[in-house]
Amino acid sequence: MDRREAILDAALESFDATGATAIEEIKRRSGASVGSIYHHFGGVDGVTAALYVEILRDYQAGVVRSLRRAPAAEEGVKGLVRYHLRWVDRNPQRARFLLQSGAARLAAGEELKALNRELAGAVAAWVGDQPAIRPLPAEVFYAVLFGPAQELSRAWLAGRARPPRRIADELAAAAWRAVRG
Amino acid sequence: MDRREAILDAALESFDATGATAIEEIKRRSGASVGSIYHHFGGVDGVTAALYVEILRDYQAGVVRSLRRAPAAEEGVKGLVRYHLRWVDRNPQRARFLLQSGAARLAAGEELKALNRELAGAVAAWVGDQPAIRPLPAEVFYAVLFGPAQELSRAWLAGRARPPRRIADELAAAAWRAVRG
Amino acid sequence: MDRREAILDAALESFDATGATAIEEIKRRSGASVGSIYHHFGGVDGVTAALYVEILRDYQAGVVRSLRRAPAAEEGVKGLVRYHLRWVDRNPQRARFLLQSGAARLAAGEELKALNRELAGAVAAWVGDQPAIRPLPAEVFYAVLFGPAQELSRAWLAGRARPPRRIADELAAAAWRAVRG
Amino acid sequence: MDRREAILDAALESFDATGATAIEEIKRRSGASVGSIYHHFGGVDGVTAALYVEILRDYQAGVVRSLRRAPAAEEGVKGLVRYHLRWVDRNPQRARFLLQSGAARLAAGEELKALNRELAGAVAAWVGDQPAIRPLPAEVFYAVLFGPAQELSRAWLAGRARPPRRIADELAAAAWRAVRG
DNA sequence: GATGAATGAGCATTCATTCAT
DNA sequence: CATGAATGAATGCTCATTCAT
Repeated sequence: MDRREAILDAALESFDATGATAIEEIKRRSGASVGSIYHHFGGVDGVTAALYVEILRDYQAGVVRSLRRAPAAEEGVKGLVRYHLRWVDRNPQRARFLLQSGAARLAAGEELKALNRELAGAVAAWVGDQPAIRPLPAEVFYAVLFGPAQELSRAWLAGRARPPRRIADELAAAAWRAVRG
Repeated sequence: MDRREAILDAALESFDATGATAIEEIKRRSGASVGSIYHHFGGVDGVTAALYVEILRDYQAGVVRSLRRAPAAEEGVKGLVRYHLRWVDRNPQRARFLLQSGAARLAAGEELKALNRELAGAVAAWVGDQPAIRPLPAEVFYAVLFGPAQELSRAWLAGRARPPRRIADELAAAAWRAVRG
Repeated sequence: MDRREAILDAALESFDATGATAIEEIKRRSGASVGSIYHHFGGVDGVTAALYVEILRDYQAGVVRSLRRAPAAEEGVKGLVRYHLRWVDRNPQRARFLLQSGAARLAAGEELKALNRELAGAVAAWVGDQPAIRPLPAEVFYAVLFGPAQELSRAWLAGRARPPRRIADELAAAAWRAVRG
Repeated sequence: MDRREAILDAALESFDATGATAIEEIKRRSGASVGSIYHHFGGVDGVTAALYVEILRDYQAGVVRSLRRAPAAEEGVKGLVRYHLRWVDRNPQRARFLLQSGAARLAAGEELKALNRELAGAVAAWVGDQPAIRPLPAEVFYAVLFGPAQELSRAWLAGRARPPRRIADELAAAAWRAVRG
């Protein structure tokens, strides 16, 4: 296995198991030496930043794919909610990292902004073509669309709710009610 | 000012300024000695737990007040969303602590569960009396009601969105659309 | 023995023995814990800065005493050179630290400047009263007076010359020849 | 530019900018790979030793030239002081390295001793031909001659004095007063 | 001659906690 | 109730060096 990849995997596992990404733990789990970690990532922050970006990129790619597949408004909106919940359901470790590692988000910095800008553009373009969707400020649209799913994802990941896939239909329907014209 | 209160204030300010609640920082900001902090709270976790509970209690009291004031479904739902956003808007430091301090939430433990159970009961009782509200699984109802406001609160607290009060009406209306029968 | 003093002594010994002041070494030699060192000095730089200031203060106090004892120009100038060499001869560890620890000098910062200003004032006042001394820019006066002794001190401390006390008379006489009117 | 030379330049710049010669820094500034640096110099100590010797050789060559040009005692002595100050003034980075890099001096080892022996011989031969110069122990002669200039050079290089060229005449005159018969 | 991945000892620093006064 | 000295485990980081390609 590639060293870089092994280090990122180790960081994710470490975060999932201990809630933190101590270098000692990454070292132990990846088999890499301290120096090697620094060689590739420049430090612990570099590791978490790279991991954050990698995961976010994977998640966002699915959002874009989901939009491409859905020409109609209702199906598009419901599809986005379902994709979100399915992704969380299938990638609980990754989702937990994305939602709970504030430090990694911070470390991701500029690259994170760029990714978000790109996604925002793609979504805005799609929404612009859907007259059936109520015109809402972008931030409100996002919040109404993903907010409930996000809250439930957090609750599930923290062990406080049923698996998100069980309620995907309910949430998809509610999201559609909230944003349709 | 009371010593206990001074220590809690110092912990909140410390968290807001540095993202952490190191005892040295609490000491510096409160003027209390290390020993004194231990005397009153038994340790750092004790401080953050007490702070978490105090803040949550304050927030939840407002939710209950909001429900008491609102006999009608639509006004009740919209009122809850508005109260949430107003509270965050007026208590950004407290809100940030509640949303971002995972360690404190953990430390709050049993007391936190009790508070949440109590609130859940109050809300459930109120919803049970409102036939105009669509029957939804409790967790879905919460998520749809508060999820969007919560996401926007997070975004604002992280400096990524407009003040929540500006969009309170939009979100209140969307929440009502999502949960009405 | 006082902890603070023990730590400073350990730092000096460590520097003398290894050319550095690693915290591990200070710990070992002083018997203090890491935390204790930080409690008292805030870090390794704090230790070296405090040590530098303490030593410099001791050296400078002797310079001032030497001036007070010498009303006449020739005796005063020669006395300064002799005092310098005697101090180095009797405090080789301290002298080495003063001359070789660039990091400590840096860390001493403002306090160092204040000390030097004070001494400069005392010397300037004394020189101002001595018409037998050739009027020279202050920096040139210092350099001519102490420079040779300093170079020989460095050489001796590095093991490259005879003990400075052996040549004190020669250097004192040369200094007087260089600065008399 | 030659690789070897590029590495030495990078080491000097690195020392001047950061006070140290970390291999990573040398790599960055020279464009050479770690392996290449090892190939040419055998290690970091090899780089600094080579740099030290190169610089010292350059400085000493000027001293010898200065002596060859000066048959008379007074002119010779004053010329040496002036050359020293001029060289420092024109080569501040090199001078700083020579005066402040204790590690490099150590690494230079035997080669350094040989160079110093050679220069000492040349100077001794010249002084032996000058009856106008007071007979002094060699170390005292050196100290009196170069000590003041050296102290001022250190002060200037550390930002604590005027450029040495401004006071060259004063120091040259003082040196002559101190060593003439 | 050149490259860069990998290593691991060494080092400074943070931090919660204990306890004698 | 209050103080602050003392502890030591945990953690991130720097750096010279080795070596396969």
